[in-house]
Amino acid sequence: MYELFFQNFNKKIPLTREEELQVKRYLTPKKLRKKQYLLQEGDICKSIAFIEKGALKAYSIDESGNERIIQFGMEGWVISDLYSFITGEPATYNIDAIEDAELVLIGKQAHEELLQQLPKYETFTRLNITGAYIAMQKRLTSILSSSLEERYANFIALYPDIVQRVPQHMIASYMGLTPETLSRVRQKMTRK
Amino acid sequence: MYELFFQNFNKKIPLTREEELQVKRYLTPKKLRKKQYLLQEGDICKSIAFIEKGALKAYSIDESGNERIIQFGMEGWVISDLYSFITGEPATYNIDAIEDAELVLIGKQAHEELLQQLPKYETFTRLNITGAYIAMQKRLTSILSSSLEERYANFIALYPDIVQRVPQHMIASYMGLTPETLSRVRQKMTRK
DNA sequence: CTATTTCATTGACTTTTGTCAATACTATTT
DNA sequence: AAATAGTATTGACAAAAGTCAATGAAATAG
Repeated sequence: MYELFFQNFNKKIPLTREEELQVKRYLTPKKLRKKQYLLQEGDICKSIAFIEKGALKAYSIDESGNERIIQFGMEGWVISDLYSFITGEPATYNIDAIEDAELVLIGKQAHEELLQQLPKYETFTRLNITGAYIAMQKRLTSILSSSLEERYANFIALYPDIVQRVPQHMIASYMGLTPETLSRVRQKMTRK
Repeated sequence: MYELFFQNFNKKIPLTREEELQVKRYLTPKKLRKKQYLLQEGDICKSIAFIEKGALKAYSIDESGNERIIQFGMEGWVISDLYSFITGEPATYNIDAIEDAELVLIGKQAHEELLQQLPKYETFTRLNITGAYIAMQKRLTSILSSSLEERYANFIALYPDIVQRVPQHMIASYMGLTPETLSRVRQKMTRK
């Protein structure tokens, strides 16, 4: 249990056996079935979820009732409504499972105590958020300056596993497109 | 000198006088005139810049040669090509001054030593990047799910100072629009 | 195994946004 | 003061993306 979590942690910052046990005391496992919610808009986000297995999505609902996927989460990724988690304000995103999933939860209090007690945990957190920031900035840059073909090709190159495991209309939503438009982009690309 | 920098730092994490002096030794002041580069695409980004005064923009150039503004930086903000700074790879962004600016630079080595030496600096860094992440996520959500009118109204509400100080075509670029389209969005809004 | 929901594609049409060109106004430079 | 560069707006038209509807295929549930 928590194999992938500690594998990731140790890859960034090696922990002693004792430190692992110390961290482990703050973790809670959670399983989700496909389509189950981890978080619903309006609720307070009380934990950060590390994904051991499965796939999730974080999304908001626009005025026409369409899902707008803000983030996918696959094995080894972290998913959360960080805004709600940090501020204690109601969540603006929904998070649910695209596939049956196994999660490792870190509650808010656990998170704060770990930050206090274990400098390596703060470093781990800092590195994670920095990586997430850089990735999101690349995504934003690509939205602002690339053609749809380039963006989709880029998505495939970056996340081949997501392309395999997730329906295309969700990728369209992640890209800010309708499913029809993504279908046409693909058609155009395969004709080349 | 460095007033705003330490004001911000202390607001997040109070420093003792000694700690302030310790941090100060790692800082370098820098002035930029309007239109001067802080960083050019292809160079290695060797420092993070805290803005004491003035306005800057970080942008990439798309295939048609247009600026795509990925970030504005005003007083109290931090600006950098974090990807290049962290990895040591060539920068993908240009950063230049929209107005004459006064900066506080933290070089890469200074950054790393401070992280080692002063836990409060790591916490400061973590809080900064977390805030930047949340802000960028909101921007992305707004791009994915809101109309242009809503996005522009939101921008005005969030950054009234930028609207005052920066030409509209730059705001258009930041929003991923042509200047003409933003002009028409504004026209539509004022007619209401 | 069958029925049903989900998914991807395609076509016809509409709406949105971009492109190009012209104009006018402002700020800056010489 | 005149010349220049930068800025915002508007119009006519083109291109891109969305909408709606129909179809068929694949996945899932009963």
